[in-house]
Amino acid sequence: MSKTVVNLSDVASHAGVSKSTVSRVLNNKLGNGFTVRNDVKKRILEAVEHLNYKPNLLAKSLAKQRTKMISVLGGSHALRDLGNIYQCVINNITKVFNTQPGIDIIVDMSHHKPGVSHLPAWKIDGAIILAQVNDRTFEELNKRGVPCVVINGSMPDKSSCVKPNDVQGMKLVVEHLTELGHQRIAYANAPSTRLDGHQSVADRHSTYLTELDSKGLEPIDGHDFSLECSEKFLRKTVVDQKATAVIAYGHMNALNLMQAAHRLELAIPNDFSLICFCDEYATDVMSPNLTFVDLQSKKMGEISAEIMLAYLNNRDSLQHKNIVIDEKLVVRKTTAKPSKLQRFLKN
Amino acid sequence: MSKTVVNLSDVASHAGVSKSTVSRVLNNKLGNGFTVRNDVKKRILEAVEHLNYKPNLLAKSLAKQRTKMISVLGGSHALRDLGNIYQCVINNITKVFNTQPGIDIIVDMSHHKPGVSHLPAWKIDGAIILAQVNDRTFEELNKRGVPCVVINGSMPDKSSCVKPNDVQGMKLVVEHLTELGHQRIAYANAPSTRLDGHQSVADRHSTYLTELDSKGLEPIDGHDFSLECSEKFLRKTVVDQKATAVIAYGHMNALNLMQAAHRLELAIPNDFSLICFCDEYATDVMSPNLTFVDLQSKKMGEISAEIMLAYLNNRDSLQHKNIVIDEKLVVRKTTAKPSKLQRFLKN
DNA sequence: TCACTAGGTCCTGTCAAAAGG
DNA sequence: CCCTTTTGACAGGACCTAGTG
Repeated sequence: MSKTVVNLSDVASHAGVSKSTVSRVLNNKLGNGFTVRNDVKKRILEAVEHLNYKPNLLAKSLAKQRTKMISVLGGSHALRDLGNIYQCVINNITKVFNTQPGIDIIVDMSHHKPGVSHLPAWKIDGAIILAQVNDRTFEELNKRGVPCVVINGSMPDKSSCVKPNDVQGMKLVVEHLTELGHQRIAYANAPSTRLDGHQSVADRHSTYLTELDSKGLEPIDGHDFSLECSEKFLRKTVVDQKATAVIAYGHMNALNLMQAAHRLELAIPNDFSLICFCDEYATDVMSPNLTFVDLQSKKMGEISAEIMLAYLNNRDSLQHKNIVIDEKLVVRKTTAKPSKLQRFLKN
Repeated sequence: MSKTVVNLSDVASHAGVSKSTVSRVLNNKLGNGFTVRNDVKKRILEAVEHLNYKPNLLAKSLAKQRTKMISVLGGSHALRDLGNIYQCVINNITKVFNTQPGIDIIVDMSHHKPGVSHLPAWKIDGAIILAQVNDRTFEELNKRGVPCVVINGSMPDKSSCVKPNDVQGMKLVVEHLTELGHQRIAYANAPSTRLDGHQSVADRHSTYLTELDSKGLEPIDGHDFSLECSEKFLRKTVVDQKATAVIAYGHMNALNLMQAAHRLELAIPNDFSLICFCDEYATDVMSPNLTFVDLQSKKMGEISAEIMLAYLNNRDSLQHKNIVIDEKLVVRKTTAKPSKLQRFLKN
């Protein structure tokens, strides 16, 4: 096992200089008072190449008291659902950090138990939180003074927050449907397996109600239950209550509704229009015809990463930002004017 | 931020003993040749409590030459596809490691560039590879002597491997369909965006051919192209060539085929039977009626984690295991006997 | 043998100081 | 004594082997 790992002094002796010189060259500390002759520099770099030297990050962190490690917390619950937006968020976080050499980004996947801190045993220089972590973990982050960015969650006085504007998104949806002529609009709420108390759930639901109300429309019964059986839901809303449009909380709901519709021999958008909240990638892969509201997960990832970079670059001025990203309507083929049949049936 | 971090010698001087004594007491190294008087032990524990001492894990790992960090590599490509089996695999890996306190498991999400090692800069005690990593990274792992487990990929002489038995799985599929009476069986291959050269792609395809051949059946044209347009595929196989059953590479294919079928007004399983390879969770969430072959991703995750634990516990005997897990047929509602109409049309 | 401790080890970063011209 | 280039010693925190009274 423990074959000798190449370390700084190996490189130094191989290049015929001292450890400190190697260290200074590798860390680009030249310029402010320090200089190296070109041939020495070249010799050192060759030795590094030849021995395949990789600095030991443990020792480095121990010495510098900084790790340049960013931990993404909450992966185990945020990535549990199939094809949810966090996957796209993480991809774009890493994309940004990949332009910044030397910063490592790790995703924590531990199953969070209530009342136990789930920070890595390591010192981390920053944390990006997907939706939420338990109280104990968040408390510990603050005690350690780790700068945080919360994505799609809320902790404004202790961290920066980046989240989608679900209120505005739902307004877009209702606007779109009413412009098409829909008056009986149902809402398929999140299934109960969703994160409890997630703000998106509350925002979308309450805005559904207020927007309908502001247009003088009645909500369709069924909006305030979590969606468990899509077939039952469609029978209740579209068949019994003559809803002509259904708004789905997320794309998994939409997908299940589409399949249930086929079983019930309801055609989309002929018998009812369907629209949901999700990101572009998900619809492209799973159901390219779906009309949806883009939650801008790409942008959320990018912006969070940039805020974190700002934190890292000047650690003293930890000014928290609270960013709300407008959502975007993407019209495809599952929404249309209510058909004559529907309009006829309704009367 | 607090300048003074409490360290071992703070505790030592506060308790009036040496650092080593504190260390041994805290690490429970008593017993084999080492003892402490009870009152000293008590004083030390009180000092720890009083100063709120937390051992610095960086220093600890540096000294012990072990980090207790397991890295899951390949997350960026393996988790890219929606709802593929790796998500379930990772969940079950972490589930196993959570029973072992002190082990951290992190998922690498960096975007892999060819020819560049993508190992984290810090030392890791083990690596679990999802499907594959680039050659350079794997080479580096071996050079560093990091024990590896490859999931759903192949590297038998340099690591342990855990993979599903795709040959046996495809045999189950063909057996199931022929028993139902199908004779014209099409195969919807993986889309080109899939990992190139993935063994599952080759295994499923070649077994499709050999199994049909052994039963005296002809393959249906279209099996050897990657699936790009589901509608075109169904028109070619089911409509033109009168296939009565379609085997899909994965559940995303199956999902797209189902939607295309609805657009073409083909009913499942009346007009054709549909079956795919995937895991249970995916079908439950996305399409609960689908007949499928369970790739046992849960088992794959658990077994990989257990092999890794064995590696960690006795580091010297790194004996590589090669585990192939039998797949399981789960019959639901998308496969049935070919309908009379189909049988009539065929003649 | 008991009860404990000194000092080296892991590896890198930094700074005062020295060498060479 | 100055300037450029390089170095040695130590910090950082915990672990562990060898050793003391």
